[in-house]
Amino acid sequence: MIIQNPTTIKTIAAKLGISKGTVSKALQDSHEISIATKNRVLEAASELHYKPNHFASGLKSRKSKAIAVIVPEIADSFFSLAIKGIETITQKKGYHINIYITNDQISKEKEIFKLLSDGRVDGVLISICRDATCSDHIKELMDIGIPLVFFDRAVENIETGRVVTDDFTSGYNAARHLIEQGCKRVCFFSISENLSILQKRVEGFKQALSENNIIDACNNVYQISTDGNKCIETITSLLSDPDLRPDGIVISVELLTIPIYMACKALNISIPEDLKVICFSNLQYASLLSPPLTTITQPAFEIGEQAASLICSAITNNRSLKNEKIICPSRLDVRNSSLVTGNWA
Amino acid sequence: MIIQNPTTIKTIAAKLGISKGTVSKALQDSHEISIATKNRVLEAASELHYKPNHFASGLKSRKSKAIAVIVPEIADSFFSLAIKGIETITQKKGYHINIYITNDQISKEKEIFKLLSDGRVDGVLISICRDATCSDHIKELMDIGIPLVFFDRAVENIETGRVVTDDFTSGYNAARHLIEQGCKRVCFFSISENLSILQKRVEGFKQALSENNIIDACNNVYQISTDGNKCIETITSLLSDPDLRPDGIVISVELLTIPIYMACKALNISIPEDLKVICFSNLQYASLLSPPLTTITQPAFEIGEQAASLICSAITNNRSLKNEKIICPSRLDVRNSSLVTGNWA
DNA sequence: TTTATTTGCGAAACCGGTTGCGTGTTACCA
DNA sequence: TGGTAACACGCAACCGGTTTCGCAAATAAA
Repeated sequence: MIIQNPTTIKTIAAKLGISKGTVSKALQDSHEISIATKNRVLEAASELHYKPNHFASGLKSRKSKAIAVIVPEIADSFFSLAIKGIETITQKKGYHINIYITNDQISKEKEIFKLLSDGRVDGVLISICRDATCSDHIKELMDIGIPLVFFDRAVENIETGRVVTDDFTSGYNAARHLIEQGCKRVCFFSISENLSILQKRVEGFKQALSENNIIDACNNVYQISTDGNKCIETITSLLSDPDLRPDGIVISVELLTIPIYMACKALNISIPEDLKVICFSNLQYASLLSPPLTTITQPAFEIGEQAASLICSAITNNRSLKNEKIICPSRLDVRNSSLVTGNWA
Repeated sequence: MIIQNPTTIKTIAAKLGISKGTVSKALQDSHEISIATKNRVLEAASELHYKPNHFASGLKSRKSKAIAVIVPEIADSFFSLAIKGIETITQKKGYHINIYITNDQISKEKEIFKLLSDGRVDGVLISICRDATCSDHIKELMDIGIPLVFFDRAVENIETGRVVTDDFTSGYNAARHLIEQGCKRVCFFSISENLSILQKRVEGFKQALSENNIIDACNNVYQISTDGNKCIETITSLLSDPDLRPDGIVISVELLTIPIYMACKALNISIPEDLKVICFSNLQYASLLSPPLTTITQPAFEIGEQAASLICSAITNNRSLKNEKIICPSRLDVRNSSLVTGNWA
């Protein structure tokens, strides 16, 4: 094993008896170098397996050709698809992506931002964490000139690019669909009061309810803990209390699907006869579940692509991101979990 | 917006009236700097929001504190979980991870390796792509001194670290389970003849068959295209041909699950009565499918953790990776898709 | 007091590629 | 043939930390 690749621009210069600068310019196809010299340099470079040093070029150019992608979770069909969308674009444009996972913890999100201030990345794509109570760390990084684009989970009061879905409309459509299926007591299961996208979904949800004169005195929006045991407990108690028990649920995030299906099975509540369910989800397997799950399907891949395109053009063209808001509409995929007739295969 | 963070080591030196070198040493807590000076430097640094420049330090140290993670796919429960495992370790040890997706294309894999030769990463974790016919690009990168660890999909004849599951045993157990459930004609659905881990699963599978005197004259290992339409076609024709049609299938990879369930539904083949199915899969939703899917569950998260630990110690301790092979055993999760009685909820 | 030793810091080279400027050569035109 | 411009390349500073070396002052030992 060779310990290091020792071929530098100096090696080539020495071999050809020319100067460092000439080699550098030749490699950049500069007009001030003759074709003959360029060819000699190119040949020597390939012969010596020359690879430009990332640190040396970055030191001058202040560009890393890397983008940070910060997500709360990666073992999730929305985020993994979004990352895939991001990658297709960044790969084409010659950018590398650094992945950071916050596990929905603001403390970790802050640590990550500290790491990013050393010029390691040229831009940031982020879906913020659930308990994001403050966003100073985000502003600080933007203040030192690093462009940032939110995708899906965004901070409202930071002026920069954002790529989201039509959350209000989706929440509205979800609720309306359940009402159309005859639900009388519709609930919304959420995981955070802080995330603006969830607030908007709730607003749409409430709009649909009020349009249909469903004005339930008691609150019908529930914040469910995502901690394994607590989650099941809360759901179980909600579904088993005859006074609270809904006949339709809009689930705001995919990760609540499993506990709800499990709780229903345990409580002998059958979907959709006793309870109709619709979920914001990108699960490929939705149609194979028992019963097949009605979903609000976000265009995760496209959201990733759009966000990546935005950040790339901000970096290369110095494009301003203020007022850049891209909305990729979601799709309602009706399946058996929300239908009146329980006839599925 | 401040255009750039202009605070360098020189800024601090100028402010305090000392030299660059002294500041640098003070920041590293060098023994040759007095405590008084260190404190002054530290204070000035925090006051000026000093952040060491990644390129400058990397240029000297030749370390990027970054690791490349190369996977064929990311919207897949095994790989996303493995990445999550990797991230937990690298985050603790202060490493960044760069994600690259090959989409199972050797051409893209090669391009990625070209990009990595500029010193951008200190090490590589890779699960190779399906049609990996040659591995020269991998050897070349290792030759310039970059350590590499395979996880899950490995190249057999490259001597370096690898973290895999007990593929032979898992294949054996999967087949034996189906035989115990009364299957007479058991098939193995694979996606590649090149991947050694799949070869081993097939070997285990065949071993179980021969131990039970199931020696089928015609070949019972099928290579299924993963191209959407072709995939369904192949599966449909296999399942509808009375001479070929199996009563038990071992599915080697998760992504074949959906087409097989779909094909069965379309052909009115009921699982498990007509066909018992077991799949190598990390799907969280396996128990919610209709019918619940029996899986060989790989410890994806742990595989990621182990691979990350290995590469980190190779980088920091210069630990040799030859003969480093870690095997994380898989688990058989029996559910209704492979059971004799079809009584599921 | 003299000689060693330690302590604290500055000067400068270095990592590897980039770039502005200057210079020598050739070519072209008057 | 003299003057000018285009051409091709070398030189050296620069990016921002790191590190070696050397020196002076302070302290310790003799």
